[in-house]
Amino acid sequence: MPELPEVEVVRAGLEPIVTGAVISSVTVLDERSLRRHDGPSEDFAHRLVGRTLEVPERRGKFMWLPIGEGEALVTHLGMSGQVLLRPPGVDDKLTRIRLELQHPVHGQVRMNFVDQRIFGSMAIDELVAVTDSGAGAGETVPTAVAHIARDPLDPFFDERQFFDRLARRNSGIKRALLDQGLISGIGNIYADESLWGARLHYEQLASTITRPRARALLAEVRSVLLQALAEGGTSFDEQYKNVNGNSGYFEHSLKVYGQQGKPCPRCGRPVVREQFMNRGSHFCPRCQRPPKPTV
DNA sequence: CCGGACTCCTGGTTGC
DNA sequence: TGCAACCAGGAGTCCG
Repeated sequence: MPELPEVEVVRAGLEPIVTGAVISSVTVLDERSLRRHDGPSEDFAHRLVGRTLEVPERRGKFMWLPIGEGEALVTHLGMSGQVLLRPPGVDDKLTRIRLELQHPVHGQVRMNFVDQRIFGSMAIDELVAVTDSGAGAGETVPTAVAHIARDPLDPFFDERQFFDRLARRNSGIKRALLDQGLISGIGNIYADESLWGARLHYEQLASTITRPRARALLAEVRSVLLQALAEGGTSFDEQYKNVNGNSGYFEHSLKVYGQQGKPCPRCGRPVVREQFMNRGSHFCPRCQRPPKPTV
């Protein structure tokens, strides 16, 4: 569910409230949310209590809060995860993990990790040095994030490498956009929105896209992500909220995602939804022509 | 290398 | 109103 804009809204919302806060207690209400933590819930809680949270960071859809000593609390929201900041004592339905924080300025704060489907997770992970060409001195990511490519809003995103890899990829462009090892942060919504913007069909072979069109696609990706970010993310049900429990507004700006049957905002043809990769793909059959079948 | 199938899950919504 | 089927913003792994 939450893609780059939603995760960034959460990260940015956490930053002023949790940075510098000390973890005073940890309650694991559902161990399944620790699936990616290497150890039992007691270990998770023990290692967090007393630690001070540093500035939250993000790459793609992964977010982490460094806790000193080369470690970080890594959070992935999966399909339905939320991180909610509440006054002490306030509960949220479907809370799986609860952290009580003590902040020097904000006082007591409760952080509820809420996740309906439990595809999301929290884990303590080690930070390792980033080794790609853009890496600045001392830049680190959790080991669980090391295989994730930089996202297109990262100032060190390597465009040339991205285009070169696209040119060599013999798979459909949507599959490529969803590959977090190639470009991170894009999920089903923003893939469909970006492809519509670039007038590309989701099955167009990545390697057949010319460099100028690939550039235009990347520009669309960035434009869509930035607009969504500015509008607080996409919320079409209760499954996405910012840290205060409020919804984003990008739902109203969606051109094709979830718009099947409605007119394409560009040409008026009804938007089509097809099954692809076990999920919906939305596109305009006139603006986004499918590739010619290879004989 | 590539694509498809399958896994992890719950609960709100839809339809009979 | 009841209840089952359906649906969902992710991602890892395995198999052919």
